[in-house]
Amino acid sequence: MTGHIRKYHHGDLRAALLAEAAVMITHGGVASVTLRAISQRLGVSRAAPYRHFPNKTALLVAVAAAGFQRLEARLQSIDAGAPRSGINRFRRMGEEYVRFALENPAHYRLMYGKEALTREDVPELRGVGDALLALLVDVIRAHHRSGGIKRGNPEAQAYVAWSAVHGLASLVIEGQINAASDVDELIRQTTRTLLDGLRVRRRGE
Amino acid sequence: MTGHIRKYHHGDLRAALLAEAAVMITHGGVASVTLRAISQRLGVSRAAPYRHFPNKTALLVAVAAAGFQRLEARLQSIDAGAPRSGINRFRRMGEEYVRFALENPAHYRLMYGKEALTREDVPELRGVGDALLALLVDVIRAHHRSGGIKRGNPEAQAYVAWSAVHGLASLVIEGQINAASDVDELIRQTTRTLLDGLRVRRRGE
DNA sequence: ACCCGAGTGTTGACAGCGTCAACATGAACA
DNA sequence: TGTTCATGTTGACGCTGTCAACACTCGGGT
Repeated sequence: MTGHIRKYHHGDLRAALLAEAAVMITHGGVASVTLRAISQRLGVSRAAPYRHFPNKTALLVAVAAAGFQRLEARLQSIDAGAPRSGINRFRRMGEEYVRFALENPAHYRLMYGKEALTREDVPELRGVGDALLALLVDVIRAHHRSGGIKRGNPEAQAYVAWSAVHGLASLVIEGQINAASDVDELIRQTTRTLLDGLRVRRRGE
Repeated sequence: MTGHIRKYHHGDLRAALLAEAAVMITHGGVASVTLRAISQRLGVSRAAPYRHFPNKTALLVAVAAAGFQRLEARLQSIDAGAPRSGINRFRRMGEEYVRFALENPAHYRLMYGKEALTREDVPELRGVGDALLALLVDVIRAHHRSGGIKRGNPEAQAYVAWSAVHGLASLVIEGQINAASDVDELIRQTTRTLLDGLRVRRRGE
């Protein structure tokens, strides 16, 4: 557990703070995360975190950024796992995206809900999803070449795809979707509809 | 302004609290809303709100619910305004949905971000979007009959559509979408892709 | 006309929070 | 060995949501 790249008084408090915050978010939601509570759980005083983060927001931002990296890594492994096997590669990425969100609801909420609890503008998070976007754009470009997706601005198409999966994940997490629904089927239907829309030739306007 | 259906000491504090909370959310975000600040602005003491709401969360939930009603009314007027004019009716609803969100970003965030700041489960909000869903389902059913949308479970299709517009609105509001993007074009492209996906016949899979 | 009770608003107090300044400690390095 | 800087601690502050106790006021029953 203690990776102690460097030894401090504590060991590696910065990493421990990030890990403990993530644990608390998972168990009790973002609102349960308190600098004082984290500190107590780690056996340090309440002001210790201020040696590693300028304020609570910065800590949460770092946790959110780590979440984006985990998500990106997961999608990338999917992308690698289904090698060039056609349009399903894209589709499985979408499904995996939603699955990640549903497995880590509180963490996912933090990743996208920053401003709800900070009031300040957080430029560090601006563009934290850029790597995700780049990954999407790459895959879309590949499907342009293979003919699986109609030609068009790949960035715009990436945003449309991202919106579809993020919207579904968000609605489910926030409890807006009827609990009786078959969520797995909903995920499949969402990606299917998205792909049909991206593949079809635009007619009329 | 003072609709004084009933006269209290204050006039109609409950309504005033809801209105003032909405104003503060618009100007400073949800985090700027403080019971003490609201009370001071209304010229009452800090504990006065407790005669009308059991706690702060209940007040915010009421504000969020009001937002859902405004949104629903707006979509309904769109629906009425473009009478039976084919698939564009559905599409304009989607565009109007996103526009509402972007015009009221802080309020929209509250509507969907409740849990981020309450920690408690809020059953009152569970299903506050049901009217919205019902509206969507109605429109989709109409387009089943007119042939604009392929047959299928209308509720599932409604969720897919809701996901698309909510996802886009959410990404834009949270700053995840490149500021250089043409948001209006993105909105059009999202609804277009969605409609193409809902209209096309599923092939394979 | 009176009173009284319920509805409404106020005051004082408390614990919990994020944050800061001042101080303590200990490890690395000269 | 001694000094310096990174790290951790303590005390304090103001802000928050919330509650109990108290105060007003208005409408209805006598």
